[in-house]
Amino acid sequence: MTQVRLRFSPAPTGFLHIGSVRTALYNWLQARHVGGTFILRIEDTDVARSTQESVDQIQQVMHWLGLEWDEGPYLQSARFDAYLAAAAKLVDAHLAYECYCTEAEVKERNEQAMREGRPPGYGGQCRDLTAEERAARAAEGRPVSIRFRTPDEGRSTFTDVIRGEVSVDWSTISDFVIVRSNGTPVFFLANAVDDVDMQITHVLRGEDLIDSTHRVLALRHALGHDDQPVYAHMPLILGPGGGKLSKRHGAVSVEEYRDAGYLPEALTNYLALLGWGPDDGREVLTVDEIIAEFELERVNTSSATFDPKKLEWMNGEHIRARPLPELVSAVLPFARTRYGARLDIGRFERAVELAQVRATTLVQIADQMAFLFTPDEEIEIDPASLEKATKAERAAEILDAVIEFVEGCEWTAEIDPRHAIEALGVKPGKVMHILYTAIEGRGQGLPLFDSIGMLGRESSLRRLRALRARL
RNA sequence: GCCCCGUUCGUCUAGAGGCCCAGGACGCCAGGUUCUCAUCCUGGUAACACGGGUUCAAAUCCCGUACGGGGUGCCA
Repeated sequence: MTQVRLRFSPAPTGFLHIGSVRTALYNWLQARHVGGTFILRIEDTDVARSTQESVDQIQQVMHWLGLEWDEGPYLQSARFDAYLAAAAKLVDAHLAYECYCTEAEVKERNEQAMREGRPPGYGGQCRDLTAEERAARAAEGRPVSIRFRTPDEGRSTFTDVIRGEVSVDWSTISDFVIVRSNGTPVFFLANAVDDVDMQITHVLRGEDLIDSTHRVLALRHALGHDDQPVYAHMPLILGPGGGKLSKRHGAVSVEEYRDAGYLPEALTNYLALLGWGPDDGREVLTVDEIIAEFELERVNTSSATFDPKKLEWMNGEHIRARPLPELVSAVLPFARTRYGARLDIGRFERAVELAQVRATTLVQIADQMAFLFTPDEEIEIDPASLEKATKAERAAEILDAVIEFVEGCEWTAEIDPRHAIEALGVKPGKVMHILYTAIEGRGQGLPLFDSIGMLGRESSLRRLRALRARL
């Protein structure tokens, strides 16, 4: 039995899109599920658009998500010789040819064809040039690219694990460029050569590449390799409302989710469920559970709409599932940037514990504890909460009673002032928002009794009196 | 335009001819628990795109139409 080898092969031309991450994830899952090898291959054949920054970013994001690779990163830009040698071999065998048409000419012809209602595509102008004709064009100073000659008839067919048999008429696929006039190889060529050289056994990628597979396979065949890797084209991820997932739907890069307080395991869990699910219907899963249950054959055929709401819910589930110490370390960076030197670790850990059951993002957790690290005189009271508190019936009376209680009570971790309120004949539940406003600056937040306990008697009294003074 | 792929609640999905007048989850709505908010619990809402076949029987198979997505690049 041959070793299973998969690769994730992004083009480093920008941030890593959510859709690309899902592709990386599925490749990684399949590799881990069967004990295969996961390879990272950077497809930077388009030198003009590729950036080192993007190469670095891809790796950072994959580390953060836990998608560790076993080989690579291999850079295609370091293997141009291999691709160009393959191209030369194809030209020698008359399976590819030198093309002297300029980009502008090709573009113009395509537009012309569209206007006349004919299908666009390269017309084969340079297919059968004689040596003299080639020399003449070269003498004119025309640029030279290399085109692969596709069959004029017949059908191209391959089997897709997810979709079954996929086929297309060769007549609809015109000759395509495999080496640009600037001498750099194109995706189809590099992809075909590398998948052979790196002994890739399974190709998992987005449905948008389904048509290109015919071309890659034809190249592979022309280069003398009739064996094929297993292909699986996964459904695309759409934005809310259909169409491409884009900025206006919220974040589309992993960094944005990381910075918004999402846990990597929540993101991978949610993304794994977009197009796949275990057969028992469970949804909140650990990575190990997903690896154990992942089946390529169970991947869906239809595209899925990205739902930020469900992701947020799932993030909350994973926040609750994390052991407290691990949640604490995840929230810490967010708290540091917010509270800096004022951060008190003891209070911080307790606050995270109190917030764990009620938050859906790490940012929420960090924000909810703001009142603990803000000096009494700098507490900003939320306007809406203040208005509600000041308009509440008997607010002054209630605050006076609570102040008196806090002044004299025995101090413990949880200070419960409800008796003082009940003594006035008032139901505590209805007026607690007044106390939350005084202590935390908002009508709701971390549990009040613990909050007062953490703040201490003096600080709590200053805050209660400050609000009393504003009534 | 042409080619490819797809189509079950608003969204993610279960469903591989009878178990389905379609199940779960998110969201939403209504109750309950609770010191607030949230969590949590209970209940409710809501779908087989359409039209033809095949079959004793179709969400499930076939054909067509509509709709959606992708491709048609010297991007990947």
